Amino acid sequence: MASRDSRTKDAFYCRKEKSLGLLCTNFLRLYDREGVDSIGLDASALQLGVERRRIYDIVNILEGIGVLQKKEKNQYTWKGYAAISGALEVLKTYLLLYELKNVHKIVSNDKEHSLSSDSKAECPDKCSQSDKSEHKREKSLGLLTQNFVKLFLCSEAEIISLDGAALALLGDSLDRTAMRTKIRRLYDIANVFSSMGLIEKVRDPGSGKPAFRWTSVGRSGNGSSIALEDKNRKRRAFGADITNISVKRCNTYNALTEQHQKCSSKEFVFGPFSPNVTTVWSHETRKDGQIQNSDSPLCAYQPQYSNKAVGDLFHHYTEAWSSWRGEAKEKQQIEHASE
DNA sequence: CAGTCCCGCCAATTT
DNA sequence: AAATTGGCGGGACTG
Repeated sequence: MASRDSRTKDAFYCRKEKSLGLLCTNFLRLYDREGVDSIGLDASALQLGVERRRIYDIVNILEGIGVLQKKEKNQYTWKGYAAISGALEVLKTYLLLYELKNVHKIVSNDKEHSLSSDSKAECPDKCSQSDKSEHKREKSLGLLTQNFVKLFLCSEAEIISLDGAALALLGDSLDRTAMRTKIRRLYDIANVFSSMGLIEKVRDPGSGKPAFRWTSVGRSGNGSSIALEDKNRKRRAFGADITNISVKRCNTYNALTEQHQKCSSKEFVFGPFSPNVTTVWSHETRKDGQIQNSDSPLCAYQPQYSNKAVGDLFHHYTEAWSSWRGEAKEKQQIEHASE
């Protein structure tokens, strides 16, 4: 490329300007507008003046949140911020379903091990071909992104440190190297999430160490208007009421189906049945019952997953959820008082 | 020094 | 074989 130099670390080098977060902001700003539908990676890299590699980072993370969806080689479809709530619902749904699964295992006194753990020294030669692609998916930034979000969805701790997240997402691997790598990735994700205003860096009251908190962007009372730089761009519709969730299936989240989802860790354990469900954005959204547009904003083309059993199961959990919520609320208030 | 996290090598996948 | 994707982690940058 005869483009600008890139490694001449002149005196005018500013690391901040090269951050993934800023890149993400620019990326979003570039596409969050009327008429945008398709996104070409080449064009993006060119527009933003960055290496293609970086675009992959952005794109993979955003896809995990539903903002984008891969259409074909080199091409993504812009779904917008509005798709986030839908994606989160899906994630939440899976979380619920898998919690149950784990409950069974736990009840039946099963050792059961972590979620999405990697476990490299596993099956020496037992890895079937089909598991190969799955294995890769396991390490993907996209999946990590979703699991990271899940941590916020299910953990009682509203404050999560990357170390804690890495620990939780890593199973019991005490592998320093793996840990470091995982944390590097989490930083990437945290940066784009921060730039989108989804999370916010805070100080852990106790340890004083840095951590992140899922912001109550959107509804939820007085939203901390951290949102996007250009605030009232598009109106994000967080505040999906669980009662509205319809169990649907989407390829994007298929991988989750294959994994044991359980959020266990030393720091923020959350028993499958413990009332630790924090409700960041889910709550009686009756305030402005505009919430959902009749149908799913996500995977509209996907076939319905009409499984009665799942439906019932889900209904059951929906109630349990709201029940827990009450308790969780109390807890929160107590904590709130100490601020 | 402890957090951060940019950068790009190069392996895995797709075309 | 060529082009895409995208793990991964060395080590530079911050505060």
